[in-house]
Amino acid sequence: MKVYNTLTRQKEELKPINEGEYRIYACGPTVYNYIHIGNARPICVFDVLRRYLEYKGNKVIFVQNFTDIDDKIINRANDEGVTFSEISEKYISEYKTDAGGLNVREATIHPKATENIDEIISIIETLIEKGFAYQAGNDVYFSPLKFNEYGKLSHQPLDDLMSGARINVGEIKRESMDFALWKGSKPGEPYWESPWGQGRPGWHIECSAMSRKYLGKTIDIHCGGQDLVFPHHENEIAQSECCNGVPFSNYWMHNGFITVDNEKMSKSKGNFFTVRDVAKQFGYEPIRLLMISCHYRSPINYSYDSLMQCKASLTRLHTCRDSLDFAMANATEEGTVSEEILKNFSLFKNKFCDALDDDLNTADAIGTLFDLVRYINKTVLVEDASKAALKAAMEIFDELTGVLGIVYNENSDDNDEDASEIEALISERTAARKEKNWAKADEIRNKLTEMGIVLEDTPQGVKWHKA
RNA sequence: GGCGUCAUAGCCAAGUGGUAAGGCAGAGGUCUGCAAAACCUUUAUUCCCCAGUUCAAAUCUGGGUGACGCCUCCA
Repeated sequence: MKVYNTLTRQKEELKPINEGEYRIYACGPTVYNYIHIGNARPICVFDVLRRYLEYKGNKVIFVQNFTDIDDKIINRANDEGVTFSEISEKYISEYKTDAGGLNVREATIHPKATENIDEIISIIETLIEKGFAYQAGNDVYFSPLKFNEYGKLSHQPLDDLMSGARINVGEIKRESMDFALWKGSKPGEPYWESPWGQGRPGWHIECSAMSRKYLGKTIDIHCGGQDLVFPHHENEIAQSECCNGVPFSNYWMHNGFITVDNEKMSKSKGNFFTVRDVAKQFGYEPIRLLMISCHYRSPINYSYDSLMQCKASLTRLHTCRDSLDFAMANATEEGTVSEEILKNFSLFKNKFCDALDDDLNTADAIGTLFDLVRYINKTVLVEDASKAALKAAMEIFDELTGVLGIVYNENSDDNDEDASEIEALISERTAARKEKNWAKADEIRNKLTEMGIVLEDTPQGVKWHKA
């Protein structure tokens, strides 16, 4: 598999440190609000990466942190008159609801910054000892000027970075581009004890600490949104490599943005939509498909139309899968799968993998998935609907959609009372149709339509599904 | 100013040297009591513009035009 590495700016063959095992760190959300559509992109994209690596037989240790202490969390807690941890715990829980809805598997480990203060302090101590960091008042700052590889990820000349840096009010650092590793606490703020007094960790240091603690000094892949390249990831590299003396991560993968009217969706611009709100309108599944419907490094413009198109595409996929189930329930012949069908399935599978092998080309892979659907619809479901062929079709369909994490049932809480009522109405309609009482049959169908039920008359009987 | 990305049908979107995937929407047809679904046919002589390289370019080079991102908290 080849992957575009931000560090080298080219596609490289992905080779893990230990054969058959990938250690991946993904920067997770700062939990002070519901996640928005833009936040959903890396979550979905790198979930596909993880699924694919596992599908290829690798072990994946996937670590995604929660930044659960931060100015924004403290501000929000103050606004609402609650503790910072009440805010962070609430939004971690809400995050998990949304991630689950998007069919994103839980990380192997979901560490929290506040649970790793010891590790953070230990790294800061080493950085001070080695002369890369210094204490100023109750703060500790890192000096990028001491690290001659600073800027290697963002490929920015140091001079340019310096000219853009600022010193905020209350900061007492030596150079404008120095960044905080530890912030002394102001009265009333949450704090932890440290060699430099009471305070809390800076933003960048937590990822260096948690990555090292759970994955080791050098990891395989570090991923996140493009806007994290600078300064966040650049700073992580500086901290970790200065502290540990070895490369921090071999590969860096960054996803592109979600835009609205062609402008980046961000909290500061206020042009964002929360996943929760969009899911209420369209469901979670179309959001996931939208996130992987084009290459992960390209921008995606969010719009009503694009979501509706994803929803329609998904209907085609679900219809195919439902038809397989329905055909299986009505199949009588055991049969065997023809060589021809097996050969074609194998071709689809190879094409699908080729696409993902090329820097996770999910758009191309989805194209192949639809080719498979057409083939199943016209060949397996029509020409050779033996149990063996249907089973083989289900397997490959589930295999490929499973890698992408699409075509899943969001609401498996269908209640049986509804179902039995629907079945009763359908039988009534079937009886009417036998008597060629079309008026009555259509009346019942309209009633079901109002209930959100779509009927399909097939030679094997009546299929129904929710609209 | 520095660094970088992108421009493919009505819409979304692959393809990066060999003659334009796939999805949505539209049109016609098959099937059906009618629908729905499915299937078949159809919808870009052409890939922002101009030059160049080549037997061959959407793909490479140069120059335009337009859009966007990072350089400051952000996925």
